[in-house]
Amino acid sequence: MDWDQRLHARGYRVTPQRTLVLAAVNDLGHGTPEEILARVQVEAPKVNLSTVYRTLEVLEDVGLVTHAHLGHGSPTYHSVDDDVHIHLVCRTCDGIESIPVGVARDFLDALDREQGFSTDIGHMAIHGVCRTCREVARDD
Amino acid sequence: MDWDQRLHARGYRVTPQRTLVLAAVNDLGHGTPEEILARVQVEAPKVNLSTVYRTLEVLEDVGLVTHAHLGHGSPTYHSVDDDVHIHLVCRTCDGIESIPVGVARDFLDALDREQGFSTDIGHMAIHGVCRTCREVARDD
DNA sequence: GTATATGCAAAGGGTTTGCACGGTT
DNA sequence: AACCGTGCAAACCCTTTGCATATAC
Repeated sequence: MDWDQRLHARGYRVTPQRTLVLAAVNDLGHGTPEEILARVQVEAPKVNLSTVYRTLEVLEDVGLVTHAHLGHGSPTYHSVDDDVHIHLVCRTCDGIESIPVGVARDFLDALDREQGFSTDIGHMAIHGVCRTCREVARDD
Repeated sequence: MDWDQRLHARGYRVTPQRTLVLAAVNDLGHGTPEEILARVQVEAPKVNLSTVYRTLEVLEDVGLVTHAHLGHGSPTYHSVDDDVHIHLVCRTCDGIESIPVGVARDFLDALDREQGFSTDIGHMAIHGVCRTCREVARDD
């Protein structure tokens, strides 16, 4: 089913703003509401931030985008076309690495088996210290 | 080393507010800045929210408390006396389960081995759907 | 034509900051 | 006595909301 049909199917209207926001997320791969707005405003300068928020909510509702919390700030919206990935955020340098979900497979299976919990591993970042910063710390 | 010595050792002063905030975190086990303030104000009604924020920052700096992000709202501060635990947050009912880190051991080892990443698994909650909500969903 | 979507501006929640006063060292 | 910590109020960032207008259906 095509993206505009997805909106229709749920009773939402297809508007230029929704088209542009979805295109922005797909182009960027991922971005915060502010970043998405900036992208949208290249073509349509009058679009408002509140429209971006409302639109992302709608697009998420119909399954065209998802969001993740990478740090203490704004969430990051992702195209659903991208593979789900785990975000590793370094406490020291604030760097972000994206890795495939494979490493977590056994862990997710265990949560399912032992807790009955179905995990959305892409939704929240995993915090810690990255290789580079650990090495720097060790050298001190 | 005792808690007041930890503060001194880092050049911080020991004040009634810091004493009360630390006691509140230890009493509550965990709590948001607002909840901690409420607890502190039972004994000292004039203490201000900004003092709680500044104090939690200091206490975290000297390693007397830690914080975790459980949802989209305020962070939760924890006593470091508590064992580190993983927070499972249900997307559907917003319920929170705390489980021991054991289940994640292999996963954390793999991140260390393969990515050089040292994970603080307690810092960010893991999102998904809990057993109860999955069963409800299945019955629909 | 009618209900939904939008832009704008204002309000809201949570957090941080500037400043003068007060308290710890 | 010197400096750090505090209370208070204002500022701040991000997000949501109310309302009148515009637009997709």
